[in-house]
Amino acid sequence: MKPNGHSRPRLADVAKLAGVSLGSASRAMSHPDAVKPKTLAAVRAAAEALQYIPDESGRALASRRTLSIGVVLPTINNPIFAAFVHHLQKELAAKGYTLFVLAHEYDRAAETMYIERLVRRRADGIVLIGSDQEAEAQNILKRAGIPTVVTWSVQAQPRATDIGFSNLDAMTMIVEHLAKLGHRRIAMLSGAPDSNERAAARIASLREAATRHYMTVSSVHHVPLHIAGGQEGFARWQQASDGATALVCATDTIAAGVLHAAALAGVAVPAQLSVTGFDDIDISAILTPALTTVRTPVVEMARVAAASLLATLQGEPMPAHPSLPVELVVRASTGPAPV
Amino acid sequence: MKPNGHSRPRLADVAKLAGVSLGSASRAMSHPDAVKPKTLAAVRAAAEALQYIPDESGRALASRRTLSIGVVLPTINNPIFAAFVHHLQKELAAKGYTLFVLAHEYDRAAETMYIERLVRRRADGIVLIGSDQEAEAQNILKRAGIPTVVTWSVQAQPRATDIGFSNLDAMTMIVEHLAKLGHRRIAMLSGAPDSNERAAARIASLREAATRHYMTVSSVHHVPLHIAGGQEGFARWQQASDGATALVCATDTIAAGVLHAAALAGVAVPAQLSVTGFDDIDISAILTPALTTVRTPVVEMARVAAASLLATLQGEPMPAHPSLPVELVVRASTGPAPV
DNA sequence: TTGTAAGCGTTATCAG
DNA sequence: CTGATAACGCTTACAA
Repeated sequence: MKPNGHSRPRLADVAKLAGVSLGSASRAMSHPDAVKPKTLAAVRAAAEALQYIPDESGRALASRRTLSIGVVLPTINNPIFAAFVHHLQKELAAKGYTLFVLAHEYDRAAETMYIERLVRRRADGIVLIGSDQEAEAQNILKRAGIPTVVTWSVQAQPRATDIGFSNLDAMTMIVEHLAKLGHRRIAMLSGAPDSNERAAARIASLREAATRHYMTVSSVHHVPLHIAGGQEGFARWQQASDGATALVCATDTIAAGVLHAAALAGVAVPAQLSVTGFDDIDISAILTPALTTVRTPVVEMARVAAASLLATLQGEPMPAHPSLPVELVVRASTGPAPV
Repeated sequence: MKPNGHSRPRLADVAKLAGVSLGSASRAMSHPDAVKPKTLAAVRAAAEALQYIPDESGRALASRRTLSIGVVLPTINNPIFAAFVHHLQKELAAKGYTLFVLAHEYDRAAETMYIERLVRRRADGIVLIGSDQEAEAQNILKRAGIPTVVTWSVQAQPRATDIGFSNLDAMTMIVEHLAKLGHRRIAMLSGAPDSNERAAARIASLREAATRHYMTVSSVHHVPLHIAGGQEGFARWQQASDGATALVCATDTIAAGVLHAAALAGVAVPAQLSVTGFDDIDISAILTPALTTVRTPVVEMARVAAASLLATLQGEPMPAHPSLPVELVVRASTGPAPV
């Protein structure tokens, strides 16, 4: 039936049926305005007749563009990253790119492996979360020369092209808010700083902001970044009995767990304890009590990352990215410090 | 510097340095035990020396395998699908496959376009959510002959290879639970059934289960499948004043919104109104009150989908998939019907 | 504007 | 087990 065996029709088949050369058929498909209208019509008709679907592997090899972009992130099982992927995919898909999603679950070696995988796949662009990849990953990336953009940048001196926001600004907002409410001793629940740049930055930022406002950070507990981690963290903090009147959480997921654990333990929030989050994910507004948190610019980071990557693929240099704004969202989980 | 201009080293360069033919180099890389140890060592050393990273586009074209699998889903901005992608990615990545994620946001035309995109990219396998794709999509898939697996299947007579669970079983559990608590009139909040097979199945299932238990479904409201949709739905239901004593929600995200809206409206749950969800996402256990829901087998669907797809790629026929079990999770959002 | 032909980087076939 | 050589399906100079 098909001009060749029974595999799906190739461009050569289309060309033959249209009565033009392979080259013209290719041009008709990819550069419609580089051929005569008549040729274009013939090729299109033939393609339609054969229900031709181009094979991107051939195209990718010949043109050296895969039309795919990869994102390597910690985990998609955290609403903030899911939201990021959501928006990233949306932006990229609109421009014809397909998104590879690779989650390393906070395993550095896996992250390196995934980055290498994207290089092998010849992804046109790569989106990274943070800049604390292994040296080997950095080398691979440099040698491959694939346009790469770092998001959630936390560096004090980030490369101008990195995309991020100021964790210090965010923590300062939280600290000032708590200070106004009369809190003097605060404790923190965060992710493990050694395997997570962002956790480290948030701890350091809280410390710095607290110092500036003459507040004491009575204890810092490292917990997994999910609801259960928050529950666990609350228990650990309680045992510490460090006299803190507010619990600053490095992510909303942790805070959500804390709120639940506090309720179970009979600790009234915010009457006896104020709790703050970080990210402002969807559920934060409907927790009980609603969570005071700082909104992180996820949507903007996704948009900017996509836009800059695409611009780079058009030959433009990677633009510099100013730090994106964060915003304090005051809700019901914070209140005056108990006396 | 590099044997060829300055693009990255190719396998030919490795072969030359190792003093073997291109063919042997290829075999050494892909079928290590098909070459003499000495050859293998020479090639590996050369590859190492050149920091050779294979190019998958070439491999894909020649071997007709891309080592990539695509998942086309409604949206990743719903925790249940995010969890699905999470597990799917995990399973596939472990076997060397990379996952393309395409979200159509409940747009059928977009879904078809994405499916075609995966065919063009020559994905080795495709994972679909539901079986209500456009006819064109089905054709494309059939002609392409790419192993495809349907998850979240809701058909009464599903293809044996489809993966899913019984919405009727789930709704029956909910109805029986509510019946025992004395409820007789229940209302439902669900997604729009015309653009969403699962929403339709859940509505029909609730109706059937209710009928069997001599219960009345007093009203059904269609809302977007997220928290805000639930809030909106609660308001609409209140206006209907249909006398229902329980609100059955088609997803936990909707139920979460309802719980919040009810609290704001001063409606006590479960004293004045019982609320049920569907899925058992992470947050459901920590909502106030904790949500009674039915646990949907997301992890299992992801595992089975991955396993079956991979098996098929090994040449085995796609296995039949028995319906996966659901489980009622009783928490605090349901209680005796008010008198 | 078109056809011809040479790649793109790998695998696969087939003698040796 | 190895080496030559022909694909794989498409793009892209280059000439006409």
